[in-house]
Amino acid sequence: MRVSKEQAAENRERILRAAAALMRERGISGVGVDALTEAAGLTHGSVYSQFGSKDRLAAEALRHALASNVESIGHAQDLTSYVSHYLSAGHRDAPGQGCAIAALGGEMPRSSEAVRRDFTDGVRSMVGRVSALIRAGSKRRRTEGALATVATMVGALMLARAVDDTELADKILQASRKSLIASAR
Amino acid sequence: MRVSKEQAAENRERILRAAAALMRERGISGVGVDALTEAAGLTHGSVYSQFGSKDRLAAEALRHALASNVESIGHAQDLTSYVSHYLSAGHRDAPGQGCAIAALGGEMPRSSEAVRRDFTDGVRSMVGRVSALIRAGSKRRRTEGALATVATMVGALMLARAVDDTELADKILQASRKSLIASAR
DNA sequence: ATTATCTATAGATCTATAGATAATGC
DNA sequence: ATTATCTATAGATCTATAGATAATGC
Repeated sequence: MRVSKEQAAENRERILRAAAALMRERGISGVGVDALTEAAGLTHGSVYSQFGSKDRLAAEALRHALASNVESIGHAQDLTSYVSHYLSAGHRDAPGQGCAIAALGGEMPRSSEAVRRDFTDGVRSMVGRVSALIRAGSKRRRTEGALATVATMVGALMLARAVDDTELADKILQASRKSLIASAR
Repeated sequence: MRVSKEQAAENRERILRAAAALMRERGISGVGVDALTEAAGLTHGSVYSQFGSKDRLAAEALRHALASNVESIGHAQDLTSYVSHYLSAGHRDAPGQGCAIAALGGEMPRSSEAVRRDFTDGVRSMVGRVSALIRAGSKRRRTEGALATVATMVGALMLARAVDDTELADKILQASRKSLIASAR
């Protein structure tokens, strides 16, 4: 059953959206092509006609997810409000729509070259955006500050999701917010 | 072929050691029972007679790995030397012998209750140990500082391993070390 | 004629179990 | 007699491919 060009393009978008969400929720290797296409209302064959392989879909879905993450920093007025949003219970509880770096970082050492390259680009973008929100110091100092800030943000979010105790998770987020906001002034 | 009690106990230890290393390297779901037992010189059947299931082995291997991590903080003289060791290229390049929290944190949201409980205990231990290395402030403030410090350490190590560019990885480690050591005084 | 999708299936791989084996340890 | 280990295998699941189908778009 062939479909129109428009329909095919829309199907492609749906697979991408489903993959971007499900891969952040369950990990790239934790979700099968079957589950991805079922979520998009198609059968698994369509991944191979649209993307060629699961890995090519994964790379594109990761770029997709990273782009919307980076865009969300663009909306932030200052570092404090960005950090508060990133280290919130809402972000912790919505991994499928959240930061792909925190959601998929642990899997990168075992991912394909293409996927890792896209991930690394995403890290650089995030560091660049955060350093732009830092006011004081030379460019070099701001980049250094941004690298450490990103490490704290990603680590805190990952730990808050990993731990099985909501109270502890909240404390991790709160303490990290406090530390980053204090060092921002 | 039955073996002696001592031999069986030694085989059990070997499986545990192999699992603690391989699971940190490839993730719990990324390594099969076959690979674990082959590394220990046995066949996969022995996991089921010794541990009952892959998940019970995973939980025990995680406790094993976490205990040696926490022990390594015990050896640290002060926070600066501990952080320097944790955020080193050597630690980054030896995930199989390193911190289980950074290696397996990303997988926890999809892990069994038993595994997550052990992981959470490990996080609490690490935070407790780090707070003991913080000199200044009330107990509450030291715990808060330790929570943020652990987030930065775990995040930086995870990112340094995730990224496909060694130079960037080095910068992440260095900037995070610098930030933590500066705030320690 | 082209092509997006579906169906069926190949070939791996993974966890777990059942039964056989053979040596231990009472 | 007990039991740690091995062998064989069941039953899932996963990625990928081949061929059929049927509608598009030239």
